[in-house]
Amino acid sequence: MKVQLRVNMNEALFLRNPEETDLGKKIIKHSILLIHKNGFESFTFKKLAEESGTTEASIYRYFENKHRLLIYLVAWYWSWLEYQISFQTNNMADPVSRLKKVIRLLTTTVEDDDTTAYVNESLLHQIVISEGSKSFLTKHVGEDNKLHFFKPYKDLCAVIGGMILACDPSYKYPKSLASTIVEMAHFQNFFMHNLPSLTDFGVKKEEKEIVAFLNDLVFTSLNKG
Amino acid sequence: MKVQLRVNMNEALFLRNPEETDLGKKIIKHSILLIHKNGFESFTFKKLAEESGTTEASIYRYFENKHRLLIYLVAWYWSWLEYQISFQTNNMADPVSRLKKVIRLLTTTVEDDDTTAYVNESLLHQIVISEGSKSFLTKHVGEDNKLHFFKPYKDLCAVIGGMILACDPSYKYPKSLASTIVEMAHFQNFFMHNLPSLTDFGVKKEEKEIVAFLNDLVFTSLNKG
DNA sequence: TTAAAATGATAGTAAAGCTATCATAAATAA
DNA sequence: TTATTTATGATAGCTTTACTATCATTTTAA
Repeated sequence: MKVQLRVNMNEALFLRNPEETDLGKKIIKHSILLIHKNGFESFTFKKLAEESGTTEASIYRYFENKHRLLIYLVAWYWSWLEYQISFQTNNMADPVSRLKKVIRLLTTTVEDDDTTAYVNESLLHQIVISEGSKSFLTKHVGEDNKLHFFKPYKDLCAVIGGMILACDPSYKYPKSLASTIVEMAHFQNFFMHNLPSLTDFGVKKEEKEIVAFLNDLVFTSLNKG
Repeated sequence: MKVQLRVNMNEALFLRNPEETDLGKKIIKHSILLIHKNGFESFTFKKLAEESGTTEASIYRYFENKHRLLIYLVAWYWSWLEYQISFQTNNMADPVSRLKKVIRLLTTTVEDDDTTAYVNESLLHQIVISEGSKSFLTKHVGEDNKLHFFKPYKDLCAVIGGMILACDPSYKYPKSLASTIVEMAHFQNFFMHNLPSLTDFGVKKEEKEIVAFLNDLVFTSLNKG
């Protein structure tokens, strides 16, 4: 059985839906390759046009600017990950195992998902680690938020917050703990690889150490170690 | 008694030391005002020159580019904060009270410090919250790290890591917990004001709620609630 | 008081970040 | 099938950003 997974994106994020045309899919595909390779700062629509075999003008027909494209990619990732989480924790009865599974899914390297042909989830995961925060750390975060650009991220955190309460209904900070888990899953990864003295994982540099740290952090808070 | 505080900065961060000239101090002062007002993305040396009453060329004599200036400001802030912490926790015998004090200093609004004439610490604190991560979330983080640009941040985290161990010598993740505290002190603040559904502080929006969350997070982990 | 250093004034260049126009190709509706 | 809308390509151009260079002038230090 071959299924094709399609992520429903906020229409305000694009001018023309990139999922509906060959060119649009090429733009998404090569934007991931290019941002992963050179970073978001040196990423331009001109370079993307060359890589995608099209013109700058054509890219502007899909996305207003490169920041919107970044938000699109990050939002796509969070939507996809929420789906992965719901799929992989489906029917898990024990809330503690379920939350542990989520921490593992958030923290460990993502394999490329063949059900989404033009998105390399593994590279996108690394982009979200290094560039994801830039999608909201702007002066226009308020307006972007009004347009619901961060809904996938907020939905995911809400789901995790619910799982936290399922483990400990009396816990007072489920939302903040959820956003802490998500942010730290990524920041500790970035630090481990780039500023290792900020972590306790500098020697082995293994993701499962981050998982152990987050498990310890979360489940001592929830009194369910 | 009037003391003047001077932060010793890494010489590789600038071409000419801004602390040694009137123009240099003006550049620092107005860069803080301008980045605070319009954000780092729309901040340019041309605008900064106009605000500082000088020319673009003169600014380039102090800083190679605007990213270096951002790193300078952020590094200055962490150095200054580490000094504040050492000053304000000096002679505190109890490691738990000391760590709690540090969490409060990290999290709550900073008052402008008159011993540093041309730096508005309160505005700089807000810049570090919204723009600080951009100083290291780049493709050249490795080279910048080799030049020790992030030493003040790492030193501060190391100090906090030591305080964590003083509370609980058997705790396994002092460095990661330290960087988690520092990052979350800022991210939860940013979320509270801009994406409040990611926190549990959206109603009252008070910094002391973040302090309470971090205290809970840290001291349940350290078994010293 | 003279030389060195810092700043100002001005110019210029390459690239980034767009917008506009028109021709052509492909899809679709009449 | 033909007409027509729609998508893309090709090209041009404009403003701003991010620098670099030069030379005159002012300030400072020996």
